[in-house]
Amino acid sequence: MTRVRFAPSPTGYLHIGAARSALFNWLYARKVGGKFLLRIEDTDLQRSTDESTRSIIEGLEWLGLDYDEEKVFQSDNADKHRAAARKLVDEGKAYRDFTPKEERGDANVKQDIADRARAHAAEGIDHRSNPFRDLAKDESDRRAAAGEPFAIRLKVAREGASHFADIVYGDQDRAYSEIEDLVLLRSDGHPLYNLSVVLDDIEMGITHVIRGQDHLTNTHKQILIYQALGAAVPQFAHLPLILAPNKAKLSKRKHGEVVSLTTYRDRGFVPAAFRNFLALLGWSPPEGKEILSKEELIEAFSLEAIGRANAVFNFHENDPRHWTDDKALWMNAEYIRTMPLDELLPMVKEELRAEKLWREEYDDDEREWFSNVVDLIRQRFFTLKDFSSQGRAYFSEDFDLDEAAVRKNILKEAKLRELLPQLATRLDQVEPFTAANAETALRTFAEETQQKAGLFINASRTMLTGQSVGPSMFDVFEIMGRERSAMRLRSQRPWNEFQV
RNA sequence: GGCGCAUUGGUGUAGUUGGUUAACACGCUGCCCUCUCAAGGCAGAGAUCACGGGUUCGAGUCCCGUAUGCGCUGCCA
Repeated sequence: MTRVRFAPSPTGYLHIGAARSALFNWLYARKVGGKFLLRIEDTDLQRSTDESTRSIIEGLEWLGLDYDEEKVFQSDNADKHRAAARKLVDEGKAYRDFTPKEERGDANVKQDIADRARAHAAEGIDHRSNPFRDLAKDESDRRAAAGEPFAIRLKVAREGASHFADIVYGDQDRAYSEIEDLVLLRSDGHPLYNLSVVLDDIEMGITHVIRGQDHLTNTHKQILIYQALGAAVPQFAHLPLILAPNKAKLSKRKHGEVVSLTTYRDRGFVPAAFRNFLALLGWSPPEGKEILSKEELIEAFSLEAIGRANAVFNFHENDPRHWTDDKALWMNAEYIRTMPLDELLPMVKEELRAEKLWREEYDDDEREWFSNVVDLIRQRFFTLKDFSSQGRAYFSEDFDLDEAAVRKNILKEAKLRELLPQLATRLDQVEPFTAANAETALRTFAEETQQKAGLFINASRTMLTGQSVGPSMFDVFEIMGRERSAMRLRSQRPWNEFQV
């Protein structure tokens, strides 16, 4: 039985890269009929928060990624991890290191490491040398018993090499000489990441580890731990990273909310659309068809079809029209205008509710009307937010008139101030009030007044919706209804609100 | 510094075991449609497949080197 897991650390929001890892794990599990498990890696107690755990779970739920079995909190297993480390010492596969802990500033760790390595190389120091590696067991036991603090390090073989075949990246080899004796347990008794993941993965019976490529080289160390523990080594599949437009690592600090999954929910993404978009980052469907439902994704998915080059997540944070990847936006628009209306309606309802535009009638007497409006206006919307912003005039009298639209379509022609109310009067007499009849009335009126129909059409659009763009005007008349249409045509707002 | 991984148009990707004009999607430009904007249809611009060497009758596809980027190198995860 295939068992995979998603193992995020709850230190902030759910990153889209992590979300994609979760997606791929989930797709693989569903594809092969295995289990998709969730483990919260909260060993870093200072940085882990319950709020973050909640947002991760919400994020998975939003994407439609259901997990099997009970979720595991890594911190619950700390005792087992400690015990395992001690056992390795007893077996001589690990040793106590009594070297005092070296404090590291969190700021430029990477730089420190590189500097240290350079210095060691210059001085000809073998970075693997450790005076405690070969300390006699009884001496080590004695010092430990005396209360001297120590860390536990894995004893890495001096000769040989580690090898594994990554499903995505292929054969991976690493000489043991490149691997330091890694710390398993901190001197304060805290188990470290590499030990914890391995132990938990063993306990959870994980058969395939699917995770970010940033763990590719760490995998050799983890395999060493599996071997020391005498456990079976799972299969590994590493995923290419998702990078920022400048090809730098996508980070919370530098890139802000675009990398947070919740942003997409809050800014009106349809879950299926974002899931679809995410699936296309690093993976491509064999048939070339890119719009794929959940079921189609599962059907088409395979680890072998995952690429090896990092993907760039293209966004322009200061451009409201392109605040996130263009393709993601397009995908969302595509879903909004083509998905079954029944599935879209509840999402629009939520959006209107949040913006206090929802009326219970839409679920009752005006259900059909509501459904028609949504179907009419969804054609040119990009996000669910558009229903309450650009679509506001359909649901409320309290909507803004776009100044540019008013100037272009109304104020430019002074005579409209007289003509629009006359047009309203014509519409009062249309029966039944359908798009076709409204059109006839408007065109007749245009002929009689010797104006172009377009003048009235565009002016009407702005009067009724506040905007210069939108659906076919006669459909708008019909959906707005006679009363509202006539009333808005008689409105003096353009002249009251803007200087002519 | 060491080690590892990657490198196909602006972005995401296809390119079977090397073999005609490098394919698709997003974006972009133009045209059609038209009451606007989208959508849709049509047409198009944009890649000497990072660069340099090889191997070969022939390389985006194989080999070597260089560059660039990313990752790891921590008593972080």
